[in-house]
Amino acid sequence: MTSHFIRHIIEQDLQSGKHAGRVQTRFPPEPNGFLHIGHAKSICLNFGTARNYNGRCNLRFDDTNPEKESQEFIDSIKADIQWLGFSWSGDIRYASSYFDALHEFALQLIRAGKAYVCSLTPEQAREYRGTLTAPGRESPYRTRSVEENLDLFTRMRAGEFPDGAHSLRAKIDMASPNINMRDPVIYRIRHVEHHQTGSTWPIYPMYDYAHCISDAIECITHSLCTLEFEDHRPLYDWILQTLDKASLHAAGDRLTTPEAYVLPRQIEFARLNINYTVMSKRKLKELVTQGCVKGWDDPRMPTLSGLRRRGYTPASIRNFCERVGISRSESVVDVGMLEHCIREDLDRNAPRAMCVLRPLKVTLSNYPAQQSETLQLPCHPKETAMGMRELPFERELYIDASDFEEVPPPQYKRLSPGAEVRLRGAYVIRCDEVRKDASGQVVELICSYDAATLGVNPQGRKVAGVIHWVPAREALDVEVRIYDRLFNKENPDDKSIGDYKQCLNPDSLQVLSGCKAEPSLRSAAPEASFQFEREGYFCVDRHDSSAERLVFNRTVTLRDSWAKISS
RNA sequence: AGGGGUGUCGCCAAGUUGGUAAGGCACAAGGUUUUGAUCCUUGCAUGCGUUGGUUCGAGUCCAGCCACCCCUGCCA
Repeated sequence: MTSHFIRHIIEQDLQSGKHAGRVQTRFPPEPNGFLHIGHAKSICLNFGTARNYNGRCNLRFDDTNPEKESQEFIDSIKADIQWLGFSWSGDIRYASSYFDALHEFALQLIRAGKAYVCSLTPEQAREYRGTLTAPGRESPYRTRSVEENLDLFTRMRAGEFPDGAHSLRAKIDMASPNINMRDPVIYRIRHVEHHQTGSTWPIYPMYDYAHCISDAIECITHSLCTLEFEDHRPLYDWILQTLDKASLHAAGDRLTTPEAYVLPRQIEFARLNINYTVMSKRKLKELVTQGCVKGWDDPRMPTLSGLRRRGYTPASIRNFCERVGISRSESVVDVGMLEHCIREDLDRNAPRAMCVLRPLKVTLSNYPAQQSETLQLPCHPKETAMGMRELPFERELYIDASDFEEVPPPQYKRLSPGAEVRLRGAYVIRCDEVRKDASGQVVELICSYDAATLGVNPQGRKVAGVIHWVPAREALDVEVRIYDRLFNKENPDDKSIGDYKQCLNPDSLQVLSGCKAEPSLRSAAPEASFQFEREGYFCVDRHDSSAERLVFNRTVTLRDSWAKISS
């Protein structure tokens, strides 16, 4: 566990007894899109912190803006969190289930003269708000009496007014240098169906108002959010401090006695950025709706469902979040870090197999056509507990076209005319003849095998190269999808690019059909990961693969030092 | 221009009350290897945005600059 400032704060609080040893966090997504790896950072932080300090972490849907939200997103978010390996404490929470309490607290603010119904149009309100450098002006409705405010708010709630006709505003300070404090709107009129509350409410609370109270209701001790909410913290504190503490306690979970009840503290941390991708929900949604990718779970997407389909494991993502750390400096993490994490996981846990992506036929001239033998290969070079698999060996095989060069470059260790190479787990072969078609394309190699080299190295000569292969007759025809980064610029958001879609990588998906996989893969289950030796890690596509037609997604390549040497 | 933040190795990121720069990724060089994979070893900031100051001593304290990020939704 790496140390970070939030842990320091929590440990201080634990030591001072601020919350009587209690740690209560929450993960509060708005159900308006799919979760991405940036959310994973927050999930790991919130759930991980609770786990670490023997505390609790709630899942709360921040559903105060029904227009953009849906049950579909709620379902996907729940599934993604569980897939990542976390479980929330108790029942799922919804800000919408606090609508009654929120409404009650609004009445309290009005009675205390701390909130008023404003009838400025949105355009007027913007004008009254002032600018970054100039103070705002007070709304002419700011001085309405408590009675009038109560009456108007009651009628807002009753649905008497059309959208936008009035709003409820907190009465704070129109001259504040912090624009969030210039009498922020806390309730707006919206005659729309809510996915949880139906048509019960024609008014909906704003985030700033609902979030802090929801935290207080759930007795959250540390409310962790991203940096852009920093300026909202004074408002978060103002609302909670302006409300009657005893009624806040009474309206909530009452996890403490009224005396021991402590208001939650908002703490901000930097959001996750990764190069060669975008992380904003708006842009991810756009990629989906404009057909730049095939869906929220397209394996090129940084969504959790996309990473899952790509073959990333929950453990690898958790590990990545741990390594990236938590700080307040905005940073851009190299994708290489993510790739390292999945390679580390899969190297240890994925069984090995052979699959030839670009088949080139090899005929062993000295291996009788009727002959065949069954070789035993370990499923993992180190984890012997993973057992063995069987692989037929016969006269006709396939190797990868890239493992043969007619004129080998310097230091080349693969097959070339007259050269020897080891077939992984089998014999050493020598290339005797190259057969080409009319266009000069190499279509077949005639080789001879050394029968004395199964499991032993040949005497008196060194065979450095090892290549993968599959038996031609028993090989499975499979489809392999090769993914590359979605964007070809480190920072697609860079202003100099204009629109981020300008730098979409046209080669981010390459579909290879007619790949030849070893027969042991026949029964591979959806989502199962394998290392295709010398190629990379691949998983069975959880949607498109079937027993009749296996489809593999390349999760990530193996590290390739030869690629560096040869280029 | 007002407010709020951030600046430690190419990328992340630790740095207790000031005491003489963790770790990971990447990269480089060796070694092992029937995956040019893995694994192992070694290397990789006299420097902590910058300029001054305080101090025996500063990434850590003070002051001034500079750069970048966020804030003018009845979005979250």
